[in-house]
Amino acid sequence: MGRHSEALRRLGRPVTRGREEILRILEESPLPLSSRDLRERFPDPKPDAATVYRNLALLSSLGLVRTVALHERSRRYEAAEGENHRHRVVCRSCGRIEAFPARKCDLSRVEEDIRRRFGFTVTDHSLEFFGDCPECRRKGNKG
Amino acid sequence: MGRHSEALRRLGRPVTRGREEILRILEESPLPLSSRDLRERFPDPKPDAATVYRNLALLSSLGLVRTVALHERSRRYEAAEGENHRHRVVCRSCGRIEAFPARKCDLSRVEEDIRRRFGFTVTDHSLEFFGDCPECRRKGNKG
DNA sequence: ACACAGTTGCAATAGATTTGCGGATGCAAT
DNA sequence: ATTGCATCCGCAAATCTATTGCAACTGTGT
Ligand SMILES: [Mn+2]
Ligand SMILES: [Mn+2]
Ligand SMILES: [Zn+2]
Ligand SMILES: [Zn+2]
Repeated sequence: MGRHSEALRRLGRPVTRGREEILRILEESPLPLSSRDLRERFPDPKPDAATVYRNLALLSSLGLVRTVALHERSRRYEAAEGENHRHRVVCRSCGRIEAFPARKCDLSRVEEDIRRRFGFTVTDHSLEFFGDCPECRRKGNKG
Repeated sequence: MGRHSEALRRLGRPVTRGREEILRILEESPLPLSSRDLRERFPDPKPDAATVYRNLALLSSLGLVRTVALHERSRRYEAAEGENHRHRVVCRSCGRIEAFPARKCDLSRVEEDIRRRFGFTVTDHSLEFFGDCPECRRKGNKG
């Protein structure tokens, strides 16, 4: 019924509560979420962790979800709705994350270099900035 | 006696075989290595995994080693020797990694935007490209 | 309602990283 | 070279994140 069910059906996959919720929750979140974060935001009854992982894997393979690799222990996930390409900033002290849409993100020159030098066809990229957020900086750069 | 011992001593940390070897191995590797990779390249007797992790943590905190977050299960590490800023390309099918020095990597405009919008002081960034390597592309894009 | 494929919870398992602890080692001061 | 203290190391146990096997359950088309 929602856009999500549509997408799943179109891709020939059964629509289940877990999948719809994952897509809804990720879409509402301004930040990429870990599997645990995600599960916590489920309305009760919460699905098993294994189910969350399996669904994240499925949705990723269908291109509806993207994984985000920050320098953390666990992976994060975000909705891959169309053209919401983002870059991120992470605070090295407290882990605070900000994300911002990357308009006119032009790395086509670099991608062309890559094609020539390595023969790789680039389909995607991720760009993260690391530094110190204002709060941590004020507190003496060692949160 | 090597440059490595110097760096450690200067930072007031005991010089041990494990630390020197880690720095040497990482410096000789064209690719960032996982903790396991690293340990395998140690001459015998190989240190305990815990020791490798502890030393990587220490060397990171001293700024001599950087962690690299690709979309893998484990973290990778690279030598942070001065001006060897690199970008990377990863094959989504087979995991092959290429790294290349990023000359004239000018993201200062973006970093300035970040300072204005979020107040973050950016000290570093990481940029990775994902796609398909020539071999995997030839084999039908599904390694 | 029926049949089948695909999904889920649960428990077991794997793999990466961290931690406690007692015995070794690095290093600076005798 | 010896001593003393801080730090490090190996080893085993503990944590965490993520994956897998299996039997019961659900989604979807007929
Ligand atoms: Mn971009
Ligand atoms: Mn760069
Ligand atoms: Zn912060
Ligand atoms: Zn490949």
